[in-house]
Amino acid sequence: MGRAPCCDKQGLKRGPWTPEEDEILVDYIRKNGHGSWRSLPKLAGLLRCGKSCRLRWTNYLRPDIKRGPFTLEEEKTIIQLHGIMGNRWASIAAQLPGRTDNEIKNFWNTHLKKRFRSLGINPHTHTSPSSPASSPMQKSSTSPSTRHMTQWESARLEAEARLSRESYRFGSSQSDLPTSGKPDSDYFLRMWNSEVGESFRRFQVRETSLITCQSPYSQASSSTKLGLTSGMINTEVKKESDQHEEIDFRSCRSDAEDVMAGSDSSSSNELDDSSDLSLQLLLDFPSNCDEEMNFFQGHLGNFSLFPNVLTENSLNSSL
DNA sequence: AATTAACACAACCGCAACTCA
DNA sequence: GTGAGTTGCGGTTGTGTTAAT
Repeated sequence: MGRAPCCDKQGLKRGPWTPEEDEILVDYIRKNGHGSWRSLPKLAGLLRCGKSCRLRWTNYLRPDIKRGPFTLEEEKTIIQLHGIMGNRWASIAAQLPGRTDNEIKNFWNTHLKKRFRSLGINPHTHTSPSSPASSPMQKSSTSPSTRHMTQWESARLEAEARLSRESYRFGSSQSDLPTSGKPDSDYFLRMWNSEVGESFRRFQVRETSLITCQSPYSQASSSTKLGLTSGMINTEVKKESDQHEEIDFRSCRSDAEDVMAGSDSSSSNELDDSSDLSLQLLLDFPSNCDEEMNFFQGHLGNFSLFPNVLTENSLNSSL
């Protein structure tokens, strides 16, 4: 089949959109809907390709787009979902109303990725480069953060394998999945929007209310046990603690955090600082990981992330 | 004041998936 | 079932802005 010619091959305009072009596009879509993106530019009188129009509309002109900086809550959600789903920006964006995949991708690449690296964590795998431990020393020093991310990564791989396996088994007509039949029938997203996600949010509120009257660090750890609370905890900690408490809190931080503190001092404005702390809290995880992961199994209802049928062997065979 | 570097984000490209005749 | 056409997605690049020298 012949690939649709690029804009430049048709002598169409490229580069930044002018306010006039924006107005034409918005007016046209308001009156007629976008219909076929390919025919839209001609019908609207724009010298752009349909692809460019679609991108401009979905990433910038759409009326429901939320502008402004990401909130700590959104940031936390992005980190958590990225840990689960990887670079599935569209799926992540679907969980953040008003945010576009492009915006989230840019935010990840310019802010969060950098912060991961400064913490010595691989932003792709959410794991420390030193894991898996190859020596007793390394093994004993495996950080809670690493264990946390390893757990999440395992969970992600298992669910992906399961999704593939079940997609194969049921084809595209399974009643179990959303009727759209689109790849959005992602188990993780279903989980995120299910009782489990709800439980996450409930625990988050409760734990955050506790943290304001107890030791910040110990509370943060118990809170992040559920993989949550970074932004809210941080906000509360910031509010409640004076300079002295802040230092005490930081003295408990890991070596990786020290690297972060040292290497990123140039950008240590209030927001960045608090966000770094948020990230660390989010990544932190207590040593009894099995318990945390059991949390899932107890809250999944008729959806199980770790079905009994999915043993390590079946996982391997399904991949 | 001029230049350079770093940053943020809009826009483009190419591929894969999807739809439909 | 097949292939042309269309759409959506993720990676990458380009451009404007701000900060540093």
